[in-house]
Amino acid sequence: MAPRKVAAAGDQTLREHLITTAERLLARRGATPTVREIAQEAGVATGVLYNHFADKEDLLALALHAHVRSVEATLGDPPRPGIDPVETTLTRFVERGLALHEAILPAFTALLAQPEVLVRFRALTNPTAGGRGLRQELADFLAAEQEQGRVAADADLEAAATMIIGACHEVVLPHLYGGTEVVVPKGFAAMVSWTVLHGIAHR
Amino acid sequence: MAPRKVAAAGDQTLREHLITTAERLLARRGATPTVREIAQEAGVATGVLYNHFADKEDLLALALHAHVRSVEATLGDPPRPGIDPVETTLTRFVERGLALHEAILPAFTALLAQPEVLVRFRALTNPTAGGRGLRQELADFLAAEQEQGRVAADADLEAAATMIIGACHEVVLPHLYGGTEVVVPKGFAAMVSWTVLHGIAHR
DNA sequence: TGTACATCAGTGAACGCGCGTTCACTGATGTAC
DNA sequence: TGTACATCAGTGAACGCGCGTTCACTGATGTAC
Repeated sequence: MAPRKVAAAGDQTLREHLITTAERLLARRGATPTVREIAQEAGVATGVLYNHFADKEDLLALALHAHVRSVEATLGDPPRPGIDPVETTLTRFVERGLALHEAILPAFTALLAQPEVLVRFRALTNPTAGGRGLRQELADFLAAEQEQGRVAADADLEAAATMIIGACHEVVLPHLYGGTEVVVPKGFAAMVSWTVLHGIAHR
Repeated sequence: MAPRKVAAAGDQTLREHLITTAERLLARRGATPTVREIAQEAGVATGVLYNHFADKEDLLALALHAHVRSVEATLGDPPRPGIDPVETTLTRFVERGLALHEAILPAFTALLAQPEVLVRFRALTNPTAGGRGLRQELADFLAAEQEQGRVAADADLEAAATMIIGACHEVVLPHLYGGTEVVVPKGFAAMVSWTVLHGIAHR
């Protein structure tokens, strides 16, 4: 009943402070931070991590979850269906997807080496789109547009959503494999949007 | 000038035998094999690796390269443009892409933890499509069809190729993150092909 | 108000483990005579 | 043909390092009197 003053700054608990610190280190490109790195960056002794988390995996899974949520929060609300032309809104969805993946993939990539972290991460709720995930959020949007007759009734929305989110991945992934800077081709979002709406077959 | 009889079976040199062994271990899901595991599986002492390769990274980069090439070899030649209907051929391209990514992504994923391996891997020639890479192979195919007037003249083939390869990634990736079996939705290749050709806009 | 004590979050040196790598040694093979 | 020797690919115990984790200890804080 007499806790020593915690090292955490502001009104965060030490537990929150540790998650935030791990999240920040995770977001920096490169490998998974070590417990010593996290503790040093947080300004505490390494042992303190084990007073607040079961083990390293526990802390990193929570840090990854917090990371995805905070990246999504910077994107603002998703565009709503039925207002702007489908192509305009769809372009915005692609831009959101690109931004999200560009921001979170480095952390995922670093953690792929630690399958146990991903197992624990999956046990938490999906941090994006209110638990639905980005792909479903997009599929739901397309379904709403379809109901308003602005998307073809016989279109396969699952395939379309997969292609769009996949294109976002595709732009980001090779740069992670190769270790180079992510460069999104100019006008990429608009071209994806146009292509998925109108197709490429000879007309 | 009097080499001891090598442990390698058949007509492979010991060097080739080691690469093949590392490739096999890499293809199994899970983490990167250790030098001890590779040596044991190859039936030699651990030290022998350093008689044939600069270090572990060197061996693994070569193993990854060999892995991609041998997976691609099992796919057979890519379909040729101008023969079957575009949709049929495109479907086959998607099936090829899915099969390739499903087979090679586990190895890439395991190695993402070792950036140095990927740096050395990139220094080798691109193992797919005669050095072009799958995405370019597909873009080249679309360009050939476009020249024959079977793909719209104003279509953005780069965007289309990115979306198609991206869709293949998208189907495979989440299962790797989650550690579950890869399940390709029934008719997925055909639906992607149809969607990219005709679009989803209200007609 | 002042003093002695109990609590327990935080501390960090030390432990155990697995890894990549090294290098003195082994022994099968080719060569010299 | 037979014997002594030289070569060097292969061997594997040992080394050094970095890591996650532990736990006896510290000392600031609240409580009892």
